[in-house]
Amino acid sequence: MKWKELEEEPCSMARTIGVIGDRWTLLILRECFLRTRRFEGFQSALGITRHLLAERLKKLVRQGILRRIPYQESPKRHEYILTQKGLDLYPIMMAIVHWGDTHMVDERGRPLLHQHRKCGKDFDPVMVCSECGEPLSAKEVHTHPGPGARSLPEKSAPAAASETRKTKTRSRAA
Amino acid sequence: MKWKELEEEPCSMARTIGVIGDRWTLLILRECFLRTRRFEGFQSALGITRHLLAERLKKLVRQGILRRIPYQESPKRHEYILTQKGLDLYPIMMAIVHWGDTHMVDERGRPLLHQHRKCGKDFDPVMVCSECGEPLSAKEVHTHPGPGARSLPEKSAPAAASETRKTKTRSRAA
DNA sequence: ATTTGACAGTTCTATTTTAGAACTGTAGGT
DNA sequence: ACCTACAGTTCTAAAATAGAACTGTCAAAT
Repeated sequence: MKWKELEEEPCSMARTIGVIGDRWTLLILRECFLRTRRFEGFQSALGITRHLLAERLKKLVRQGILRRIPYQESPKRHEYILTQKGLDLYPIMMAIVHWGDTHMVDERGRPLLHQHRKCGKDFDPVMVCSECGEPLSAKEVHTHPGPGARSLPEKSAPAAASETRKTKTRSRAA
Repeated sequence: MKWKELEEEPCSMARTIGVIGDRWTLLILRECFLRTRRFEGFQSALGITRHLLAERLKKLVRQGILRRIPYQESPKRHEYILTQKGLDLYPIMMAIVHWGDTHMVDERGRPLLHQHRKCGKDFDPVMVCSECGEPLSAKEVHTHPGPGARSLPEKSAPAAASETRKTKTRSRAA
């Protein structure tokens, strides 16, 4: 499976990964959410090679996640700002940060805190069900094919470890 | 910046990306959440090369995201199941899937639907504030240094495109 | 008794990506 | 005239990934 094929898979996750699923892209987006907008800003904050940075920015622009807008003429200079599509990545970023805060911090604690302007408090992001508002966990979710499915078998979210099963887990195209 | 350095950055996002921030790892985890547990299952579902699959599974086990447990003796066989740390990745997975559902589906609609067992309905995941319960958006969040920070400057989440600023966005170590 | 197939890897080479550094080109300041 | 800021582009070397074949155990089939 190549990068291009990923974006054509009948799976929203595969498609999304095809767009943002590499190390640098995610870090570039982190910078975007931290208000970095310019080439040099990204480069010096991340230590990414200029070559890759240029390529990733182009890709993000192509994907409609960033917009490249001029901020001065002669020499022409642009900044990269998040589109709505890009801003919609926020829950992904927050989910990633929150997992890291929970499982990857050292003794010193969290590097960053997040304050919710509306209520004024430092918070954690919580993922809830759009229908009933209850927090979600993997075990309470049942996955089933939607209209865009391509012969995907019905499966449930995993439970805790069970003993030996003879189940054959083999199905979707290679 | 190499993979190893990533995990030592004073940023929960960088650390998390160091663990799960590559194409295949994320797809392997998708399979885990879809109940795949065995080597052949992952391999045939994803089309990943066996070499990489073996390596990624080892890494996930080392990181405590999967546990490798025997399901038969002679020949010794193991399955890979999500630990609690792994199950906690669920919000990340859901956030990724939801963004894809919103921005990457074709005419046919979503490949997969998610049903919440508690309320019985197909739902979307929504990220809310742990303190006030309101849905979160990037603009309403203010980021500031926590105890584990290392000279990270204070920054806010980005607003919509503004006009030319002379701001220098240059700060964190390269 | 020998062959075949399931399973879970490992090993090899070829290709693709990424790292690292230097170079291009406009323009402002000194 | 020279230096710096900025936003890239162009190289070569190193690392990661793809693709295919190989190893080894055991059960079932012939």
